[in-house]
Amino acid sequence: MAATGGASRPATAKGAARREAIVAAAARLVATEGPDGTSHRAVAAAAGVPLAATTYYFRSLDDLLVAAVERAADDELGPVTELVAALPRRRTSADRVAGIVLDVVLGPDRLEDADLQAHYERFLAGGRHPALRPVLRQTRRRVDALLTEALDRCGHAGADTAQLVAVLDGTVISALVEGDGRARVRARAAVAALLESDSSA
Amino acid sequence: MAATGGASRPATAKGAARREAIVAAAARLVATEGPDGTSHRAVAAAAGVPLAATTYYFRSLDDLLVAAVERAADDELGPVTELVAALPRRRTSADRVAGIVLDVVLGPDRLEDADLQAHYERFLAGGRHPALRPVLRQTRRRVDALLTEALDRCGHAGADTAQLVAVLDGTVISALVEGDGRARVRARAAVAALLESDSSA
DNA sequence: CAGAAACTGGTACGGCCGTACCAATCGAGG
DNA sequence: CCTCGATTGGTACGGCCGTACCAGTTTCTG
Repeated sequence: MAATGGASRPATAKGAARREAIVAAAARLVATEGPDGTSHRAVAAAAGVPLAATTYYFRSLDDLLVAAVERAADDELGPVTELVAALPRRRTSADRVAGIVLDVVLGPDRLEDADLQAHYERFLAGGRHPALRPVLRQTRRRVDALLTEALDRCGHAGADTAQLVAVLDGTVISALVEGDGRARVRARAAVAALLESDSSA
Repeated sequence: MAATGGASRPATAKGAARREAIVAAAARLVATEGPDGTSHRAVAAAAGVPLAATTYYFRSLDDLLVAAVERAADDELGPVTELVAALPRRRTSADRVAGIVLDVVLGPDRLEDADLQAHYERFLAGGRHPALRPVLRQTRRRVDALLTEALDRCGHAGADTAQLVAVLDGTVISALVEGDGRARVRARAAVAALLESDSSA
């Protein structure tokens, strides 16, 4: 067994690469299909490895899921970090800032309702898979820090990021029920409205 | 077959009672376990009927799920309607109003994180089960109307109910990730804060 | 009192699931 | 080279799932 002590860390370069491929495929699945669609067999098929490889490198599906969510967060936060770092330091209109807030919290590429659906299923999954909670919490904090930095650069320092994120999340979830594909648009409007009412206060 | 034309309406009193029992059990399951935990077998066991009864009265699991979500909404909105109707018509402090908002939107009895988890899984389920969307939309609208009425009675007429609900939903979802059982408390604080900033504007 | 329709309940099929098992293969250290 | 641990991949088990089937029973109707 490669797994000394119970975990499953690869001991060879090839093994590491394979584990890598599995995690990457799982992260892709989590991001597109949600955690419920992320099964051993689905991951194995997506990664192009036999079923047994997924149980060889991860003690359980929960372990695999944790690695996948961790990876999905990294995959998404990398570009966002660059995006924030590239933000010019100048006062920006509420409407434009709203777009930036969406890019930071949701990622710039999550445009379709289906993508947003998977995004929020991931959060809710914390309830059924407690092992996911630490990484979800951590991700939340990283996003919050990024958002604070972004708002600071746009001349909105001191904004209540928790409230901003809450309005965004809540609006998306309501919009997903409508099912008209306008979730992101609605969320942007809601964030812009909140930003404007804040700056007028 | 009882189902003339394809649907499955009972033709006898006993049949109606049985269908009733199934819907009631399914609604209970949806409210406590979430839609994913609501299977034919789980419902049959909870209702104390054989498995086949669930497929006899409902063409598919989706049909059963729709009936269950509809029923769950009715079960919850009834008490809330009475609660709102009993609200005295007088200006009320933001903090107290926040508690009322939570009672209306979440229901007065959904106190534990697990209950809230199931509540939001129900909304997200609309994405995977499009048949649920109409009833979810309808429920959303009923809650919004109730909330408008409640706020009016408390001297907060004209409040942005959509924004209020969004902050509430978003806060609960973030809090569920924390997993410390304080979701409802946090949401109440967030709603109170928003109400206060609104009235000061 | 038939006969038909509604209902009952046990059973089964095919599918996907997580996980376990194990013989075969590979690759580096002796 | 040879050995041994790492890795591979095919297979299987038991479980839950949605759904279908059907012989038997009840209940309504003419």
